Amino acid sequence: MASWVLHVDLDQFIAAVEILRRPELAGLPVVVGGKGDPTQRAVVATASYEARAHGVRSGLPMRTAAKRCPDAVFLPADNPHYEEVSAEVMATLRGFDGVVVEVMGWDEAFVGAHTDDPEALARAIRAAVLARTRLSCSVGIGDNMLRAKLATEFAKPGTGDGVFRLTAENWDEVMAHRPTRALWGIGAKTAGKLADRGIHTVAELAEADPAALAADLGPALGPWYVQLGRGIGRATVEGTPWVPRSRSKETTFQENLTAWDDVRTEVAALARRVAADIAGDRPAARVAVKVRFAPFSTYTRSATLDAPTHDPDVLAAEALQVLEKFTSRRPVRLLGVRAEFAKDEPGATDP
DNA sequence: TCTGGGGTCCTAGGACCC
DNA sequence: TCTGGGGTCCTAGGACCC
Repeated sequence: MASWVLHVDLDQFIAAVEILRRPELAGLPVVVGGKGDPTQRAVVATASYEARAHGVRSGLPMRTAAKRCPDAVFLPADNPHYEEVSAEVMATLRGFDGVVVEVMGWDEAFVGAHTDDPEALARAIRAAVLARTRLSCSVGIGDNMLRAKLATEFAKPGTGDGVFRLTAENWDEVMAHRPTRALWGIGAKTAGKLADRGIHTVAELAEADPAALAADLGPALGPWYVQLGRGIGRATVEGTPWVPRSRSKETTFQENLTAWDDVRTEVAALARRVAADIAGDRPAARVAVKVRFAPFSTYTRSATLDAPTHDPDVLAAEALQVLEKFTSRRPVRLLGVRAEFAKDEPGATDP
């Protein structure tokens, strides 16, 4: 039997979950984000398809969303609930015999499977997820994770019919003429840099010289972009649990902080929240503090601890020490504290 | 379009050491 | 005197993703 990668992506996940709780919202423009107050500093987490028709997308400021779609229903984000529903979806995927599931976020996962009929498996997954959670999803089928992920776009409502297959066989036909930005891993900045070098389409990227791009865009990234253009990517879905590298907490203040004493108080509080978060996890080896001054310039300062620790008092004190590296006293829009875990040293196992 | 929160990985420069 | 070359760690920033 052949080896396949399926990419499962819930349709308008957060909006769909909210509509399940409030069926009267079905068919209405629904916008979820922040505390659900479009006058506050926050951005859209998810918009229903009806709201998207008015130009409301994830990442858009809530205030702008309200201007574009004044009739939308604005709801607060309820992350704990989304996590619960997501866990239900992932459990459904793991319920399929012999598959490996790699979770990519609340609303998407890769499924590795051996089958001679990946479309049948995709349809079975859609049916099982719908039956258990009443949520609809789209499934991309690929011969590796990159192609499966990209295939999902062509399976989505409005574009496709729920399942789409993208492999080496139809890669050129489907992707060659598209802009490099369509690839998973190429954002606006990189697409711009590639365009500066005369590379606009996926086909042009596939034919680019890896060594030349290495010199221009970085020794690892340059050649990797060429691989993306060729549709090449990891083919094995990893089922092993993810080991986090860091944990962080950050807050954008509705009113900028102008008193440095308040900044210190908030940083210490954030550090304690991070400490609570990692309490049952590994100790923090580094602490980083992020400051966004008004209007929007963002800086990070960090330090390696003398010894890894869980201690909230130590973490708060270290975060305040790192905060001292900032000398500007301009008004502060956002503060963040991140704890980084020690890198696992390969081969550093006990004898 | 005045721009959240939580992450990951790569890059590059300087320090430091042999 | 004006000066190597490699390796690793630390740090800051950039880019991307969900």
